[in-house]
Amino acid sequence: MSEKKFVEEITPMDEDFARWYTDICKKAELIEYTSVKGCMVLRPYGCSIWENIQKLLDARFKELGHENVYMPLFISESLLQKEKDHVKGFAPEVAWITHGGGEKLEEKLCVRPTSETLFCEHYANIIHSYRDLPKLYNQWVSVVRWEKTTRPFLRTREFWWQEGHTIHAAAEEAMAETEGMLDVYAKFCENQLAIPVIKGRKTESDKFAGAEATYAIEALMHDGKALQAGTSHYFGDGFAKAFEITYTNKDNQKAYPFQTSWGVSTRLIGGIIMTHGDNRGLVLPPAVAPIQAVIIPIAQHKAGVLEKCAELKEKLSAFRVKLDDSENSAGWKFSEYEMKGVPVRIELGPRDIEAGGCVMVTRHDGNKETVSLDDIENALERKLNEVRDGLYAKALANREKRTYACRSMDEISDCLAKNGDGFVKAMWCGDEECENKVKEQTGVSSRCIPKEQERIDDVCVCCGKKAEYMLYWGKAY
RNA sequence: CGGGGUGUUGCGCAGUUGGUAGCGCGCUUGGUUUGGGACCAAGAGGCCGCAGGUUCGAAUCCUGUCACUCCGACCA
Repeated sequence: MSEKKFVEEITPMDEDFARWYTDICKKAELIEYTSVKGCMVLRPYGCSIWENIQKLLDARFKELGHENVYMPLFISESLLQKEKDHVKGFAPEVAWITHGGGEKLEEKLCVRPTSETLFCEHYANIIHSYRDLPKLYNQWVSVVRWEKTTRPFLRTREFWWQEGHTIHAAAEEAMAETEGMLDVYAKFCENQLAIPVIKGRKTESDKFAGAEATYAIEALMHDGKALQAGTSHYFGDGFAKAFEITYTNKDNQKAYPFQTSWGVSTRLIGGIIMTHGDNRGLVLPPAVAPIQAVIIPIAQHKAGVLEKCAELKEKLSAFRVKLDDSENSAGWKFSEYEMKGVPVRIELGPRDIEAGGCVMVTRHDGNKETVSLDDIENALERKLNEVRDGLYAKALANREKRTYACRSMDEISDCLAKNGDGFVKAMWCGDEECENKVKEQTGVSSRCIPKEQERIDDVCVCCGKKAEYMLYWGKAY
């Protein structure tokens, strides 16, 4: 009984992981392609996952004092160019508007690839006194980056995200914001999405264009490749100086404020797919699943079955529950909702009604349990928690199995060749040249300098000089 | 951006030496079914990715172009 038998449309993941991934995106009705490269339609099921992510994060941001705003879609060329590192980083992948209403524009406009410049322009206008600080802003929008290679969710030319932009009087306060928001992301990934992440700082060569420091959370996918799941940047007062954002401090002196920005995107959905999915399809963490439990009537035309199912649905109104009373066979429905990753399936037929119970099946492990209808709410709550914990444990086990500590370049290459892709923990001297050499010779690039450091060795894995940091390395999406 | 592969009905595909398009699934209608993708019957659905060209005639040959996909390079 191979799994393939159940869902013939999905390529098995060990046969071709990339194809498995796109199969899931299409078959689970998350997205559809359009006639413009790299631009996808987020279909209702995929959109609903994103909305659930938004709801949870937005509430958390607001608890922490952030306010939402909307910045424009366009940035004038001169504004984009004000901070030189920033423009250097983004110019190559920017889409330009050259015409409007059939006439050539005097100054071309870029479609925002990120909105630091827009926030800076605005902050310069509204911040005058230390009393105006801090400003804790966020926006939920889409941005455009003209990528050459595109993949649904992981790298699209237009993608949806949130970008938080904050501005503070004190450097320490801005740094605390940067680290605090990274923590918000990490907890969200682990607790709600059941994706274990590594928190760390990016190396100099890998940090955000214009940032003083970039922090990121890195997750390991089922195939052993790393996915950057969220970032948080500390800008110091660099942007403030470039954009002339100044205020008068308590001592009646002109001062430059300190800034941060942080974001997560629809890429998180790609992370969910590649962390939890299996050969039967998608597996969704309950916190963001559009349907947390699906009720499937058995022999639904027999007297009383549909009525009992509707009653059950009513009883479970605290959860996102769907009753599928379509004419498809029960077996078809089982496969359909497995493919769509619904965490819990509830079967209810004449036999169950007679016994006063129903059958609950958890998607991630296929476990079946007969549950009394009297206690159904608690049972579902318990099951959903089980799914979250089970998913997290499975993902963590995969990451641990695929994390290797290495002391030499040869050991890295051998280890990856023998065990497959994964995270490599290795020491580094801090020199960019060594970072590049490791990538050239072993194929893994630096992912981050983890907050929790370990001493694998005393010397750099590349040059043999004194080691400064332990780095996580990996092949990245 | 370089190299390989693919575009034919909603999906998966076939289509020979150029002669005007077919199969399976799905869809619609009616009936029987329903504890792991049910069955019977009758239907509907296609400018063959797009634009040129060759030809009496092009899904098929030629040129260009767009999209998807894989491998690199680039990149949050």
